[in-house]
Amino acid sequence: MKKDSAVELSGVKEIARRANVSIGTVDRVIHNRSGVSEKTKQIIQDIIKELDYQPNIMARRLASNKVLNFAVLIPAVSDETEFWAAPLNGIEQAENEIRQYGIKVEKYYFDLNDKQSFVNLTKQILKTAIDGVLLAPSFIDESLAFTKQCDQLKIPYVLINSDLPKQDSLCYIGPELFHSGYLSAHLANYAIKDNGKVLIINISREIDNHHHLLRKEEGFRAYFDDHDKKLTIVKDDIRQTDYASVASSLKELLKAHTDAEAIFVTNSRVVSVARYLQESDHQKVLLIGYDYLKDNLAYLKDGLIDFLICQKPQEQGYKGIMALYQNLVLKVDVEKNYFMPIDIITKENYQFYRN
Amino acid sequence: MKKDSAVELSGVKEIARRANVSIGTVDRVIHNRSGVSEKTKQIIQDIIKELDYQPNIMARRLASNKVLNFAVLIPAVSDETEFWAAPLNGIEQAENEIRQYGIKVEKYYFDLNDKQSFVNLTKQILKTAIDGVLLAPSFIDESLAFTKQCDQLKIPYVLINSDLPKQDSLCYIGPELFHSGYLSAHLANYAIKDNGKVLIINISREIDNHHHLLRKEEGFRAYFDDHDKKLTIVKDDIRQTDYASVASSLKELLKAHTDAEAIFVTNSRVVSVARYLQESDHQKVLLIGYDYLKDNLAYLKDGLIDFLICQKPQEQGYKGIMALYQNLVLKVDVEKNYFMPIDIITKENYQFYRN
DNA sequence: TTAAACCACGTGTACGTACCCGAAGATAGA
DNA sequence: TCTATCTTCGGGTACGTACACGTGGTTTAA
Repeated sequence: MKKDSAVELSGVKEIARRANVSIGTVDRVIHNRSGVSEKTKQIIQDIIKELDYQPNIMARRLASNKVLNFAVLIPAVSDETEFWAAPLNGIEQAENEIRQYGIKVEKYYFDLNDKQSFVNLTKQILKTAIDGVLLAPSFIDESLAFTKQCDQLKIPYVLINSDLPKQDSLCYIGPELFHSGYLSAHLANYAIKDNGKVLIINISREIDNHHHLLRKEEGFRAYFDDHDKKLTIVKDDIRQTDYASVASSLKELLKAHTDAEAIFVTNSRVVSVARYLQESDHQKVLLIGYDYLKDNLAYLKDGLIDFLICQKPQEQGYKGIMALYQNLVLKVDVEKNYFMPIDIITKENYQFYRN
Repeated sequence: MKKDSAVELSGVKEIARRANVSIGTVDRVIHNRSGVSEKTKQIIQDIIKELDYQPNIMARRLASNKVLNFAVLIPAVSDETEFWAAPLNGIEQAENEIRQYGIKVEKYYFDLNDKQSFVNLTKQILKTAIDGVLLAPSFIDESLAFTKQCDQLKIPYVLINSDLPKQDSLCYIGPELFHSGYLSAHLANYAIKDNGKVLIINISREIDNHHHLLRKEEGFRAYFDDHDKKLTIVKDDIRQTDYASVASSLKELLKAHTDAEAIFVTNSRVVSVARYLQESDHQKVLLIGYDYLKDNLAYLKDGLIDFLICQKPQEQGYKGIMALYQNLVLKVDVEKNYFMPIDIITKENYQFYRN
């Protein structure tokens, strides 16, 4: 029952004692509710500042029996969008950690092939009472419409994986694409002789987030420009993403460019290139691609893929939820732009990597 | 006052209701204190299992007014040991996060040049009442003596940065050295022609943790063995770490090996090598070293250092404290060995790196 | 002058758990 | 049979905060 008197006690009770008021009044000031005279309000606020009062979060969440509802709107995971399994994983991890604090996370998955599914889900979300949103804005215009409504309803939202320019989001968490391409070029450069040749391969359907791939390509090219490297860059777009189609495209491409020393694949479909190289028994080329996925790792291990660039997709989901939590529960400011590190994964370090 | 009846209520109260006992009795079972008959104990335990009861951590910490004391014993930060600023930073970050939960962290800094300072601090720590220890076991025998006493007192301890073999620690958090050397070799290899030459440089005083550097060197050499690479590896130990001494050693070394294509420096003192290369206007060599430190980054930016290997020192501190917290407060099992990822930092990605 | 309205503030209960005290009931010894 | 002791359990208070309600005092209107 006794508290060590040496313990510096803060808390509303101490504030109330010093201000000669009841804790009720202090409470009113803290939540600036009405019903307190300017004078006592000032006194209390001064004391709060002096004591540097930090409310006890646990007691607060215990007492206020409120539940905060977060909505998550991200692409569904499929064979074609395996990437999104990782952010989802991170989201669920965060969910488990903060469930204790009265946070509920409702997840909505849209079809990356179906804009309408996205729109429908945004409508559905807005019908429910939510306190925060985590959004992967794959469809730009539709996302803008959604975030606009969130702004009106004063619902904070966090964007992950791709940004929406000039939006009033709480923050953006995701990759900085240009530099990942730029870095890839640096790595590729070790294999490219002067006047050598490098291939850039985009393997994606129209629907995919094309802007992403373009930025990476820009970064890749910029490196060689900046370093006055003389070389030939050949770029190919492959629009059919099934393996058979990719293989036949590659066959032609590689026949035309037998002298290519390095290949840069702008996304995780580097796996198809690796597979083709292996099956066709192609001579060794430096191969760089994206993402820490199981299939990719297999080829990394085999030495067909030299470098995988990865930007912690799982942590993107984790940080996204945590940003909402920190803002809404802890009332802390969060970084406006949280760019994920650009990690280089090789045969030698992949086993220690954490998504 | 009313709870939504749809809310599934768990909690001791519900358990007590179902078991037809008071919450006091349930409480006794949960903390398996004495004073409960076998019969009711069984009943209550069954109900706990059935409901998958998870105690409310907030209420728990609120009610039990206990304070947990953690002791941290790490090297003091100095010009020579700038590295330790990062773990310390992570420790303080963790401290801030869990202060709310009644955790107090007391930090003790020993002098890496002075074994006795380490021993004295261990004695001092053992005099106070502590619940957990975070330890950087720089001095092996002295650390073993200390951990032995911790074992006897049933105080869990976490080791960071270097491991102590076969100790009953809660966990080890730190680098896996061999593979970081192995990875470095892979990177170096891009610059080394067949029958080429590479230099390994250890710059460290006797007192430094020599074992660390050795493991890295082993990994580095192993790569070339595994890949049947024909090359010459020249190794040099520089025992005087002031710049003037290093410079004069390097001068001789590089004069004798003008054909070296790559240099691998086994720790953060790569900065001295970079500086020497710059000042002596040496031809470009691939230079690989360790740690995300300000001086190193400057040379990375200038292109004198090509790769820095880094193993998230800040996160080591953070995770170390958190491991104690998770074990002692949340009563969760923690990974026995948490090896940090082996990160590759270049001119292109350093700005996005998070320690 | 008195009731109604309003302002400023105090009080009490609740959140879910920990822990202490004491009350029944059972058991044992005389 | 009566008391002493032990076992088993219920009840109460506390942790720090949120919030509903109540209370005393002042101002306003009839």
